[in-house]
Amino acid sequence: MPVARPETSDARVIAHVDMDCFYVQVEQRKQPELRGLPTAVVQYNEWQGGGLIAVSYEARKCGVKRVFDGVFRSMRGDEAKAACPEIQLVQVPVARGKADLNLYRSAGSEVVSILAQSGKCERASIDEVYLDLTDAAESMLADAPPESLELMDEEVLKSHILGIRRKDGDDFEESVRDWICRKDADRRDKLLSCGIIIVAELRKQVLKETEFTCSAGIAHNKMLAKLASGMNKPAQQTVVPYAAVQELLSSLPIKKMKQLGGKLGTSLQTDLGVDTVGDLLQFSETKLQEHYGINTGTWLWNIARGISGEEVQGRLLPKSHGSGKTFPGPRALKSLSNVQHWLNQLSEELSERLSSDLEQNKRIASTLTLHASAFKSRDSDSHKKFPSKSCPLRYGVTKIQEDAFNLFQAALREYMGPFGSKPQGNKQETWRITGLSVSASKIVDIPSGTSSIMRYFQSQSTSRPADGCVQDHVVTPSASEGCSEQRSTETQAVIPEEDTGVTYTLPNFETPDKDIDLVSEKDVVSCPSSEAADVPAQLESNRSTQTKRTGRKINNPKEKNRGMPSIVDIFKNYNATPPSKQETQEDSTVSSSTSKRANFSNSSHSSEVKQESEERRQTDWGYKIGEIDQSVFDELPVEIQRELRSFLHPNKRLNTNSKSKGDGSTSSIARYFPPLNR
DNA sequence: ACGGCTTAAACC
DNA sequence: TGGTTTAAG
Repeated sequence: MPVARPETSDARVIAHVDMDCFYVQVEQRKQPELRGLPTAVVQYNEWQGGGLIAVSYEARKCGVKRVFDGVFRSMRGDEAKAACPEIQLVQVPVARGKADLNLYRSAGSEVVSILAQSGKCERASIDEVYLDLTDAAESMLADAPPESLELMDEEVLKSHILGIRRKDGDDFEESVRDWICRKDADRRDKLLSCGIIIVAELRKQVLKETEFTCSAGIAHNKMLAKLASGMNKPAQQTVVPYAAVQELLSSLPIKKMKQLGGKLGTSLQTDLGVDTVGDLLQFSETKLQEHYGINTGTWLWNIARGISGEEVQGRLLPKSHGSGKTFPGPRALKSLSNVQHWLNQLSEELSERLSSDLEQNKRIASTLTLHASAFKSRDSDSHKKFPSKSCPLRYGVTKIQEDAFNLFQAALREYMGPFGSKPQGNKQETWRITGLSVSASKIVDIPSGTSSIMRYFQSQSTSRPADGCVQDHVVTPSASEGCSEQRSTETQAVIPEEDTGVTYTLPNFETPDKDIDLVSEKDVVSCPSSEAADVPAQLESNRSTQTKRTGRKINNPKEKNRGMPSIVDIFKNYNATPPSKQETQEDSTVSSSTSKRANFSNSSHSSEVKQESEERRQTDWGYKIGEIDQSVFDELPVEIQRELRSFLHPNKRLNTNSKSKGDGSTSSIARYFPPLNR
């Protein structure tokens, strides 16, 4: 799984910043009276006080923990109360019947936008960030080296430096100061010293602007920085000088290393008798490769020596969005309509997050994926995997809901096998759904200056289904009556939280004729607004009962799974085009890319910095208009067709003028762009 | 048949 | 590719 990468050139300065019990801090900021009290965040309070997902350090002192007996089990709220009667339990917000993490996501974004200022920044998780501070450290070393410092910040002096030994009589901060100011230090150590100062400053800034404390690790690579950030928590920072690496790793339990906390780490223990990272040193690179393959073998050999060339990726935004829920034990879903109800909820949340992403970050997702977990109750092979399915993503809540449900049904048929749709004589369905999730991936930036394109997608996500557009073809009338799928978001769910034994008088998918109904009469031929692929058609392509499609988009029935080309594909290509060295681009392209920069920098409400976009090359799309399938263009509103054309052929831009060059962000076309929301 | 819910990434 | 698997917070 891990991949070995050669150690990069010179000594880098890498920091890993980790928020302290983040969810708790977010809740304490919202409710300041909770500050300083033992606090935990729980979700699903109804059963045994809910499961703990974050625990404050005060509560940890009372013995409230996430892990229990070394086994992977979290404490329940009730157990936490027992261990620490004073503990304050805060519930995770709930929306649409599921946990809603948006509060924590946006709090995480606040932190990222602060940390991204000083160097290359990678959002590693909702509450963790890697920073490459090499440039900043080198600058500091050149301009204002630590040895010249008169005053040293308190936060700097509280740093932990691995491997320094304090002389007798000295206090700790004194030895830290000495180490940082050491004149005869290694260049690597001097760079780390600069890193210490920079990170201390950043952490102070984070605290000031967000009220959140964090811990940090500073080292020469990501692996060591990550290791260090966890060594002194909360609200402290730890440095790993080069000279301290060996000793640190020699006694470190192998499972503490990132990537080795799972099966690979267990295999190292049981198969090779390796308990500490130091134990790994005895194995030759080839020996490790024999056991774990070329890549993993080399990777293991390297990390045993503290070598890791993994770079900090300049990525401030998530690469995918997902919304999921589990239905454990008796709550497993038994009916199609109940599944549809939950898919509708999940799709709603996903769509909402996609809209925010579009608005705040000008990004479009292009793939929708459905995951589910299931078991079969009566059948013997009850542990077959429920397959995942994906399709091109169409913007708009109801479209996502439809597509998700269709993906589910396709997967279900595969899961159940050929007899799935007609259980002989058995009225009871044999499947149970224990988990559902929908996710959106392959997210690409919208190219600069295409404000009308953005508005197009925005309108797609808000437009209601038109009359001529068959939206509800999937469920038979009686089914939609009985199930609680909501087309109007305000309608409250009819389906109870738990799938109690209540039987719905719904035609199930096992009913043969209805089943055919489910898939035959759909299709988007009459839906002009959808420029993305006819997803359901693709999914049905392996059905024997498949009926003829009439949409002109399906040109070649033979090519069964060839997705429709869509505008997102073009964006994808644009985003993937490698930088070109040529500087021969036309002025209009240059102007468009500068306009992009202006565009993003003044989108004040966006907390994320578009770092990647800044670095994107100023070249064209590497796409000729003739290479784009004509149908892509035909699907689009004519205004967008024109705008795209002007992108692909900047020279032939009809309305190129000084004005659009100057204010940049809106193309001339966008100005008389009509409302798309019919 | 799981702590729930998310994200990332490698592999085939 | 898409789909599966592993890992982590």
